Amino acid sequence: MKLLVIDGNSIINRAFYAIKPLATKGGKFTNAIVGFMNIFLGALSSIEPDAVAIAFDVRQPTFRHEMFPEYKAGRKQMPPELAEQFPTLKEILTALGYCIVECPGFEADDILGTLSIAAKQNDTCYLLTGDRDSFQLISENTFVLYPSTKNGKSVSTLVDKQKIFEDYKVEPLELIDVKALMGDSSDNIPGVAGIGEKTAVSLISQYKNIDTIYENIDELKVSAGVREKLKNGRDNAFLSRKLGLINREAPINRDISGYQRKTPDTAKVQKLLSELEMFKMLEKLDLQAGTVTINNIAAAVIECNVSEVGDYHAFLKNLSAEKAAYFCVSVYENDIDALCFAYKNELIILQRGNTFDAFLKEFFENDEIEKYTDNSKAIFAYCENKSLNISNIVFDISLAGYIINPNSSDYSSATQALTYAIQLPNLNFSDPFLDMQYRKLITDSSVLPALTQALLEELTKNNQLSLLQNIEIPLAKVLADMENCGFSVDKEGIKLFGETLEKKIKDLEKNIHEYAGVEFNINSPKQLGEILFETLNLKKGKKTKTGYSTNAEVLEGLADDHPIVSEILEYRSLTKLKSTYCDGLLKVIAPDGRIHTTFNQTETRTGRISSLEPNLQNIPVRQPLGRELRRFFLAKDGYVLIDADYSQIELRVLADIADDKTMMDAFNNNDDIHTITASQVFNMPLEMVTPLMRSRAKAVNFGIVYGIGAFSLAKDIGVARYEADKYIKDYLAHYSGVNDYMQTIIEKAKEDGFVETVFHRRRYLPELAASNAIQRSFGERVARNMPIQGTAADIIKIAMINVFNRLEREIPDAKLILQVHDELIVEARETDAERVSILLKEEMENAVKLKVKLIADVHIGKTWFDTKS
DNA sequence: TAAATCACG
DNA sequence: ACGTACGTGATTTAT
Repeated sequence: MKLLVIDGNSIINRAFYAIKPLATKGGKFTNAIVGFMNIFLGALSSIEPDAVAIAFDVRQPTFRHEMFPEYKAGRKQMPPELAEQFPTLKEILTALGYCIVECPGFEADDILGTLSIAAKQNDTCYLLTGDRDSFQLISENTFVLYPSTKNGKSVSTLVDKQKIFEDYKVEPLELIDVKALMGDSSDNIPGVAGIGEKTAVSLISQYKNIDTIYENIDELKVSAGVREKLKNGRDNAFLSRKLGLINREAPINRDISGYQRKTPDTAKVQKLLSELEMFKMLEKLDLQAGTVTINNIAAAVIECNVSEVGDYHAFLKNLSAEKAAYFCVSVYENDIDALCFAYKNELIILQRGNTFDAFLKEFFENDEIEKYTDNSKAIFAYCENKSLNISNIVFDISLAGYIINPNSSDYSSATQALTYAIQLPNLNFSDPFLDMQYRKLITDSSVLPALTQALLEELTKNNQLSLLQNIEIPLAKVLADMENCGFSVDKEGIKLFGETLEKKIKDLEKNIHEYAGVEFNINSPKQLGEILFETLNLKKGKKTKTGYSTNAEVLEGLADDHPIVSEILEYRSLTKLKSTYCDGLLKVIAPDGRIHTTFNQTETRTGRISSLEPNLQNIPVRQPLGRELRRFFLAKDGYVLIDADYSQIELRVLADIADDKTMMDAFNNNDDIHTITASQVFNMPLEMVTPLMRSRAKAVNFGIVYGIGAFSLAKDIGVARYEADKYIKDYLAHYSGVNDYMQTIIEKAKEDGFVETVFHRRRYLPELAASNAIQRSFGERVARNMPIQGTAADIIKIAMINVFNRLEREIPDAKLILQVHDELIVEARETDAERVSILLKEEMENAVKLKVKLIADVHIGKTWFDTKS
């Protein structure tokens, strides 16, 4: 039999330090597990063992305590980021059916030693370990598989007796005596003082062991110095040999056949690995999903053709009787291709045919059927396009998953099914209808009912059902419509602007190269850093991982030192405008002359939406030149843009959440919050507040929302750190409600493990339990910020839904086209502009009832630029 | 694919 | 003694 014995501690250690920190979005570290599994799987495929034992030290990995950062003699304490990965790894290995071997009082290498002896003559024993000490165990039928990294890939070398002799000129067992002489500082083995590897190897290759050496100490052919050292180190030598000898008598099962692999618990492996977001590993393991295969779900395909009209009517009747339908859609180019119902343990696929659209209309518009589905935004988009009045979508898998934990990255049915240990179907290609294009559809639909149930349970438990059904699902419809509408742009204008930029960029490029004396790529921070800090010898600022930092902040500090610097800054800002905005936007203008962004509803940790391809939420506005771009975002002929933005929504939310009387009064009196803050912090009457004081107070207000530190505030507003610190202290002294909030929210977050918004949107904060102080303080800032940013996000979502619904009823020609976190843009007929303004303001200000009033400022303009001045 | 940079709220 | 404000997405160069 072939036996593979693994030194679990050694391999996981190697993996941990070889792979840069990897963690799930929830903050669980996985790098050691990933690395271990890769090395392990590599060994399995090269050795193909009949039995596998994975040995671990029983010495419990100890967690470093804040108060006692001391370390155990000789061996560094294990960092908690590694320690926390042990239990999960063992669970995974056990679930995979492999034997974990642990033995109190013995270390993993003792188990390797014992099992290497247990291997009989006909057996072969492979030891997978990164510990060179194990070479002493090598024999005719024992080999060491020694992993190392080559070009970032892990490769293992098989070390045998021959190799040991080539490298050390001694027998494997004699390595112990070599080490007894030379010692090993990493293992706290003293050895003989003054004897190094060379001398030790030559002595042992001649005399075989230290017994012979010391028996014949006076006759040895060695220099007087070495003889003297040997004599002095006699006790240490024998002690070292004892220490270096790997025990081979651990009381464990020595019957190799007892280590054969057991039947794996695939469901458990799937659950564990998917919780760790190790999807690639899951694929690699190619787990045969157990019992549920598509073959025992009675699947049927109904092609919607004229001749079968009767069929779909009958089917609809069944759905109506159930009052519920579980279905997924396959979307191709904004059109629904097919749909698949999970109906009474059957999967029923409807393909496009003559009466497909008619079926969809009847199905979607049937308000008696509760619709449980996924990807509702796409369904809403389809209905919008076909002018269908869809009703009663009550569940969306992705949105539900996002609400349950916004720290994830993948809300697909398949991934979530793994999380909830719901069996995925084992698709069989021999089935004629299991086309590639339906694989996902079938998989998603088959887990839909069970997954819905699991998610609903969780949502109900967390009091989050309303967030899903009253905010996210209705919002999906709004977003679908906004994406569909798009934003009209002046293509020629952007082109022209880009050409102007291009000319200026060329000029700047020439100047910069002249100043530098060489042509180089200004866009390369590496080359630029060399020019600035080596060729031109400018003061070096911060460093980055890879070299000098050349960001705007550093460059601004150097602007007075060399004329090249301001040219570079301008070059940077112009190339940004040219490539990201001019070129970038031109690429995505649709044939209808409009830009249709995609809103991602399940991306941010706080509940905000994000915008991509293109991102319309970061169109320049702060710099005058960049702001010009907004002239090219305009309303179509006869229409205008109505832009409304919340005034200080995050601070108002903070005032409400923190129940801070002073701040609420300021808002309710319509005072300028930054001026008020300045007068509070600087302790002077309102009319004495200077613009500088106001701007500093404004920075403090912002900082507070982000979970501020004195250092960063000082850097931001350019004052000494102690001064910034005083501002913060004075701020919190005056806004005592805010002060209390900042304290209590963290206590609560530590207790609950999460923070939440007013509308029960959660964010879990594993960082708060991190041993690393940097990570932990990050967690604390997030705990302070998320309820504020998230509640503001919830509020504007509610406003969007209400604005959308009212516009649809009252001014159907006016369309909501963009959201930028605290700002909504509507495109409406010029003649409707005033009514839209009033409607927008009303719905935004009354979206929710807080203890402070909400204010939205509205501007009307032909272009986006015009609404901003 | 990661890192650096910079655009926005 | 650490490293330094929350949340995003696009582009570029370098590995």
